[in-house]
This record gives sequence, C-alpha cells and structure tokens, in this order.
Amino acid sequence: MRADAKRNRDRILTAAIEAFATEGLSVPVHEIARRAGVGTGTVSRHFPTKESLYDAIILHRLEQLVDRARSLAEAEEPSTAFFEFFKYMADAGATDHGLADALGGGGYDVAASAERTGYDVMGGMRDLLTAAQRAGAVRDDVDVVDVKALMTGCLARERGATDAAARSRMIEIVCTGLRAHR
Amino acid sequence: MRADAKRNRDRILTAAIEAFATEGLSVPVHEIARRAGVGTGTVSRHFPTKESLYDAIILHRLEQLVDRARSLAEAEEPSTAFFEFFKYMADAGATDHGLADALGGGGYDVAASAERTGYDVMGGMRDLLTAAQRAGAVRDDVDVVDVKALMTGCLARERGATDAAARSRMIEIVCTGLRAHR
Amino acid sequence: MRADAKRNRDRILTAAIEAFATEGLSVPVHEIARRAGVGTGTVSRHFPTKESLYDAIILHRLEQLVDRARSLAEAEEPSTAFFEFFKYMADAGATDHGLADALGGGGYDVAASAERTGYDVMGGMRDLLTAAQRAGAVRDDVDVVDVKALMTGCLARERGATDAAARSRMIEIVCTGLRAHR
Amino acid sequence: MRADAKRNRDRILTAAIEAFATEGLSVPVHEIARRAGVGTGTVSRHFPTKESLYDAIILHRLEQLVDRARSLAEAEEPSTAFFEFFKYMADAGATDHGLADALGGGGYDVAASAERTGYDVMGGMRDLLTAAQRAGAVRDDVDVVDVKALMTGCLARERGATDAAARSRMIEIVCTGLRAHR
DNA sequence: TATGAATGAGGGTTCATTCAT
DNA sequence: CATGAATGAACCCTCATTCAT
Repeated sequence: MRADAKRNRDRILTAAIEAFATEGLSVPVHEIARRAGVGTGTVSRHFPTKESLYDAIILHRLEQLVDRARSLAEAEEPSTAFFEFFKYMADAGATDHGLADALGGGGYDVAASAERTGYDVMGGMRDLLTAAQRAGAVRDDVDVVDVKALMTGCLARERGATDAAARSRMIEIVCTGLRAHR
Repeated sequence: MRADAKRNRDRILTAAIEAFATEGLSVPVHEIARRAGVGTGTVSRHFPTKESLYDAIILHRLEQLVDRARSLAEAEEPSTAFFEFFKYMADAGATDHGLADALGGGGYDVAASAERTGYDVMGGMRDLLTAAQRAGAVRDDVDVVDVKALMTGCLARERGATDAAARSRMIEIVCTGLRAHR
Repeated sequence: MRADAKRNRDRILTAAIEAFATEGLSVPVHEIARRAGVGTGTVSRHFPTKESLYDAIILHRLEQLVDRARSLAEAEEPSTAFFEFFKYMADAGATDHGLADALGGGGYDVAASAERTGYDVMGGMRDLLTAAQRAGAVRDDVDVVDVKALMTGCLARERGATDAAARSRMIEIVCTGLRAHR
Repeated sequence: MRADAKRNRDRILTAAIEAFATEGLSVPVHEIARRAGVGTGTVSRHFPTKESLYDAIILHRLEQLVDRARSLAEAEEPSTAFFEFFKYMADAGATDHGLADALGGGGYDVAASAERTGYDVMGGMRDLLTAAQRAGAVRDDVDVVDVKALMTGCLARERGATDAAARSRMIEIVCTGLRAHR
C-alpha cells in the first residue's frame, strides 16, 4: 500500500472512531470524510460500505480483546481469567464508544462480524465463562448472552463521560452478582 | 378537544406504542399512521414532531412507573420497595421495546423528557434507592445512574426476544451485586 | 386518487415519456421530476423505483398493443392479422421512443415486464406469427425473436426523427422478406 | 512512442475490445484497466476520455469494414458486393458487442466518429448500395440509413448470445426484402 | 379537522477523470 | 511514463414535515 493511501486510511479510521464514538453508528459517511479531510469517494475506496468501515474500526479492538482472552486463559486460573477479562473488556469499551456500541449491540451485530473478521470475542468470552463455571467460580445458570448484557450495562454507565471510579463500582457490582453463592 | 380528535389521538398512541415496541425508534411516522388508520398529517397535527409523539408514548409508561414507585415507597419497606421497583421496571421494559430504548438511552434522553413531561422516573428511583441505602439494604456508594445503567443491561438481555427466565436471572444477578455486604 | 395527485401523476408520465424518448433510459429521475415540475420525492411516491416508472410508461402502450393483437386475431385472416400488427407496432414505436426502447431492448426487458404487468406483447405477436405460418403466409423457420429484432430495425430507422415514408418502406422491406416464397 | 508505451496501448485496446464486447459500453474504465493489467491512469494517458477509447476500438473494426467494402467493390459485381458486405458487417457485429452498439446506435454516433477517425463505413456502404441499385439488384427507393437500420435489426437478434443460424436467417430475410422486384 | 400528496434534504454508493507518488 | 489513490458530482431512494384539498 502506498504511503499516501496508508496515511489517508489512517486518517479515515481515526476520524471514524471519533465520529462513531461521538455521534453513534448513524453518523453519515460524508461527515467522517469531512473530519478526515478527504472526499467521500476516498472513504468508499478504502471501505466499500459503511459497515465495512465499522468492521475495520472495531477489528483493532476485537483483535486485542481476543488476544487478551487467550492469554488470560493460558496464564491465569479460570476464575481470575474470567473476571479479569470482564474488567479488561469494560475498560476497553469505556474509552472507545465505537467498541461499546458494538459490544452493546447498538445497531451492530458482533456475532456476524465475528464470522466476517474472524475475531470471535464472544466465543473467547464463552470459553472463559465455561471454565470459570466448571471451577465453581461463577453461577452455573449464566450464559454468555447474560454476560454480554451485563457488559452493556457497565458500558452504558459512562456513555459520554469517563468515570473510572464508577466503572470499577459497576464491575464490582456485576461481578459480585455473577459469583456463585456457596 | 372534539370527540373524533380524541379518538384519533388515542388510536395514534396505541399504534405508536406497538410500532415503537415492535420496530424500535426508527419506525417511520408513515407506518404509525398506517397502523392507526389515519393520515400522516393527522399524526403531525397531534404530535408536531416524531419526538413529541415518542414523549407522549413513554409518558404513559413513565406515569405508570412513577405511580408504582410512589405506591411501593408508601406500602413497603425501603429494601423491598427498591428491589421490587427495579424488577417492575425491568419487566415493563422487557415487553416494551420503546420504553427499553428510552430507559436504555437508545437515542432518547429520559432526563430531558422528565423536564418536558413532568414524570421524573429517575427521581422516583433515586428516592427509593436512597431510602434503601439508609436502611442498609443497598451499597452506599451506588448512585441512580449506576442503577439506570444496570437496568440497561437487564433490558439489553432480551432485546428482540422475550425470555422471562433470563430476565429473572439477570435481575437476580444485578440485585445480588447491589446488596450491601454484611 | 385525488385530483392533484392524478394531475401530478399525469405530468410525471408525460415528462417521463418525453425524457426517456429524448435522453434514453439513462435519464436521471431528477431530470424527469424537473421537467414535470415536481420534487423528486413525488416521482418516487408515484413510482417507487425508476423501473416501475418505466413500466408504467410502456404499460399504456403495451395494453394498446395487446388489445390490437387480440382484435386483429379475431377479425382478420391470419396473414393480414400478422402483417397489420407488425405495421401497427412499428407505427406505435415510431411515435413513442420510450416504447421503441422497450421493444428494441434498450436496457429494458419486455419479457420480464410482461410478467409484472400482465401485458404480454410478445406472446400476442407469437400467436399471430404462428397462425400466419400455419396459413402459409410467413416463412416457417422464423420465430418471434426474429420478428422482434426486425421490429427493432424498423424502429431504429427513425430514431430521433419522424419519417412516415421511410417507415412504410422499412415495413415493406421486412415484410417482403418474411413472406414465404411460393 | 516508446516500446513499453506501445505495448500498454495495445494491451488496453485488446482488453477494451473484449470488455466492451462482453459488457457493452457501460463497462467501467477501471475494469478495462484491470483486464489490461495497467493502472487507470495509464488508460487515461493513452485515451483521455472513455469515448476516445471507444473511438479507437471501433477504429480497428471500422478500418476492416472500410477495407472490405473497398475490396468487394473492386473484385465483385455490384450486387454480390453489396450483399456480401451486408453479410460481412452483420457477422462482424455479431461477434463484437461493441461494434454492434456502434453500428446499432447504442449511445454512439458512427457518423460523428467517421469524421473524427476518417473511416467512413457508412460512406463505403453507400457506394456499394448505389452501385447495386444502378445494377438493378436493390430497390431504388432504399437509402443507406435504411440499410443501417436493417443491420441494427440483424445485430439485435443475437444480442448477448451467438446463433449463427439465426443470423443467416435474418440476413436472408432482410436481403430478400431489399432486392428489387422485377 | 382530516387527509395524504408534495417536498427536498440527506442517505450510501459508483465511477470518469485528475494528479501526487 | 506508469501507477492507483483521490476526487466529488451524480445516481436512486427514504422519510419527517408541510400544506393544498
């Protein structure tokens, strides 16, 4: 890829991350192009559809998340791994509203994206969850959809602002609720 | 207001409640008019903007919620009142996608609406929360924004489907997390 | 249908017939709206897609053609009926370039249109052709696709101008060629 | 012209001939460049506009046709020359959608092209026609525009497919019609 | 008052042409 | 000279709102 193309691609991604975070998924492609200082056609060249642009944006994040899930699964005990991942994910979403939208289901289908992009965050979460349940650390009746919804709640807490203390509190509340009662 | 105007207004509201619940906030006004069996102009006459229609719709719900908050506050112990209200609200949102959008922040601002409509659901929730905290039933560090976000999580769980068991589970998890530890 | 809607619909059709004839099928909907003196949304209201507008335009003509084919089949001898219909169709196309495009295949599929609209001009032509062949008036090896292509040739003769003498000549040439040799 | 420039020019022409023949005049320049294995800018360098590329493409064909017309005029009797040329042209157009578009008037003006390129196919055809008419082999009232339109009809027959039998039949029909009645 | 037709800005996407690399 | 990224006008279509009927 040529240097100028790479530069524009990066500018578009930067602009799109910010625009999606600020305005939500409904931000016009035109607006993203404007923020990036490029023509609309340039956006389309790099990302043929709006959805593909969105894919690309969260791809970065999803990759990080999947990697984190994997390394936690290898390095930590099941219980620690699961709760650490939950926290990691909540922290990631708190500083990236585009990701929060994706994880929170705001007009975006992470599952479908997983097939397209190959980064199956929810699959990673499911593995960690199952292991934690086998280890007796998490309620047996919980499924990954529950966890995703609880994550949505945590991410919803800060929408628009950043409040690390509130985030910790939310995570604590949710994780306490998730833990198996003796 | 003339009798026929009143009747049309009610039909529009009924249609809109169902339409918003079914299709979400993005349902076209045209579709609401169609379901109500009136012209689009009639919708606009009664509700100058789509947002004002949405206001009116959740007004019903918000009114119910505020009433419920009040009666629980009067009839029950603080702890019971708060957790019952949380459950009541989650149940209400689960069967009303429009309300869920409103409570979950999907393109709608409940706080602003509270000022416009006079029904301050979050205020009611805040009173119940504070009372429950004074009674030692809920963590002291939690605020009403946390509760709203946790509600968002519960509502997100069923988005599109209806799964009463999952809803109970979610409520249980969240409420367990909210409870003060000894 | 309301009077103003009917009027606009007619103006759109008139403008579209002329626009398609002048500019071809590629004329923008916007241009048709401009010529009709209406907004683009009005065109879309009456004709949801550009194709549906085109359908509607030739619908008039196709209906006339199908009727003509039927009445000739009933009233005339097979030979006369076929050749008269060919002439009728060529005359119709000569004064309606939109129809000429449709019959000549310029980016429009009459067969598909026949299914949508129910006016199967080529079916009518086929019946007349077959009857004329049975009567020994037309070469046995000719099929309706040949006839359609020959029609395209006749219509191509006047594209843009109107020259009745040339049209007669073309029809004569083609029909002479179609006749069975002794 | 440098050798590599010449080579690219030829590759573009080859690709364009095939692309226009396959997809018609609406094929994107980008696609032609792709088939030629060059950049779009290279296409534009050699052929500043898409139309100029199209000119160049049919130039090949027109040259062949003009040559053929000339050699037939010299080698054959007027009647044979004319009808042979008609057949030759129909055969050429049948296997070259781009040429068919040009000869059939599909968004391309052969007459204007004749002035630009210097290859006056219709002039050649006119000479053959006139000679054949003088020899009493073709109807006196026919002009070259008629012949072109009849050619359009023949070419329309096979649009998209290839059916040599149908082509022969069409040519036979048309030429029969063109012949002078005693 | 009710209607629904009219509006036209705005949406995403395509593509001939230009120009920096 | 070759490249292909950048451009932005133009395409068709949707829909909240307005207004003539």
